[in-house]
Amino acid sequence: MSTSKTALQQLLFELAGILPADTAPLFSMTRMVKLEANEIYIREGATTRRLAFIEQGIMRAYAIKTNGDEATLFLRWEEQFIASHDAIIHRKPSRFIYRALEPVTLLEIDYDVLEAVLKTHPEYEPLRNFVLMRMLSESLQMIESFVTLSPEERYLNLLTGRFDLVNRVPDKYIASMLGITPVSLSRIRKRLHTKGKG
Amino acid sequence: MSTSKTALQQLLFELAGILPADTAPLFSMTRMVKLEANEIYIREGATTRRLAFIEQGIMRAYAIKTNGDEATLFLRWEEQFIASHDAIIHRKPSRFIYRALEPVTLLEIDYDVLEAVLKTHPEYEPLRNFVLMRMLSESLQMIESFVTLSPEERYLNLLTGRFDLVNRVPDKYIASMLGITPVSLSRIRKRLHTKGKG
DNA sequence: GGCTGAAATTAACCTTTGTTAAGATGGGAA
DNA sequence: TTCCCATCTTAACAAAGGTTAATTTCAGCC
Repeated sequence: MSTSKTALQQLLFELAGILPADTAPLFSMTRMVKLEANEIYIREGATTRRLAFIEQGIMRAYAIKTNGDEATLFLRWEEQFIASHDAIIHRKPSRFIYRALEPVTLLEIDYDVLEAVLKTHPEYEPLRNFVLMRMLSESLQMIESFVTLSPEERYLNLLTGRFDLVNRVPDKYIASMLGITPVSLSRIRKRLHTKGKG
Repeated sequence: MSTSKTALQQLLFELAGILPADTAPLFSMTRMVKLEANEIYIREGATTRRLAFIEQGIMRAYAIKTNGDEATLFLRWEEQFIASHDAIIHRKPSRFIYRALEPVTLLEIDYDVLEAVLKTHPEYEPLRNFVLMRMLSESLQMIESFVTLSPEERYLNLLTGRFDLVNRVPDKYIASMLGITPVSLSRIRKRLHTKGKG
């Protein structure tokens, strides 16, 4: 059995007291997806409503700016969820692109199928709430960091909180997630370096 | 009957086909709250889990930075929801302060009570999903604006999309929500003014 | 080992923002 | 009306970020 299933089954047990044996109706509708490094999972304009649990690897969600540059909205990695939120929440074509940064393994479910399952199995409902709340919490934390911290502080924040992530992801994606350019991030790193030594 | 109740009953009907007559179990647990301008709704450190629908007025959620300054996370107004998210999602004391910018009328429910109601009346569950998704959507949109737009563009965005709001809220709160200082916002306004005339 | 291309760094220059402090503005209270 | 106080504006300077382009680094590949 996949690691993801075990992790999610444990979550279901903790949230709703559902035993692994009783999760078949849900997991029979899921599907393992493997992506190569750099492969696109959801492309701009896609209307598919996908929700996925990341078993292995890092996913990147980004938008194309009016000038053509990419802007990374967020990165998600092992044990986190990723969802085509434009399509799921507003039923509109995705303005964002979801792409694997490394070889990625996902446990995927179609959101429409999930809704159908939840209709007949409302006991899984706590899982949906959990996912939504976790995404909301992470989003609010990002907003908080944008209004309370300088770019340099945001980078330090990442370094202390998610050192592993910073090491696995090219700086240019980290930079755009922090709302700055790669050049500026490079200067910040230099500044911190000399500060640390002086 | 309050405007909020009517609005929420209509929402429940649209989302779940629930008739206004069948909403008593939910609305009997709600309570109207009136706040004066500048009055605090939820203070820093509070553990109360509150969810409220704004009938009238504007609420501001803000954090106190390490240097003592305030940083506005977001503003919410008529027909929107506000929630003590630290307490609700993580059961921890609120790092944020929720305060009325104008005289405010809220329709409030304790989140623990709501959970109890949802246990016995799962037919209201779509309402919780709706609220969570709407908050998530708004949050992601803010993150998007931080990574794709400059402060000037973010301000223009607000002006075109929420002109009424910008007019009702002191500039300093708008500025901090945009991640900049009031001085900088003033300069942006000046710049736009001369651009518009030139 | 040497080549290649993407990523990161550095440099130079310009624009924007932060900071601090001094005016200007304007609404509400006495 | 006048005073008061918070808000907004302006100014001057320092610090930081954006842009462009050249250079360096380095992992992957021949």
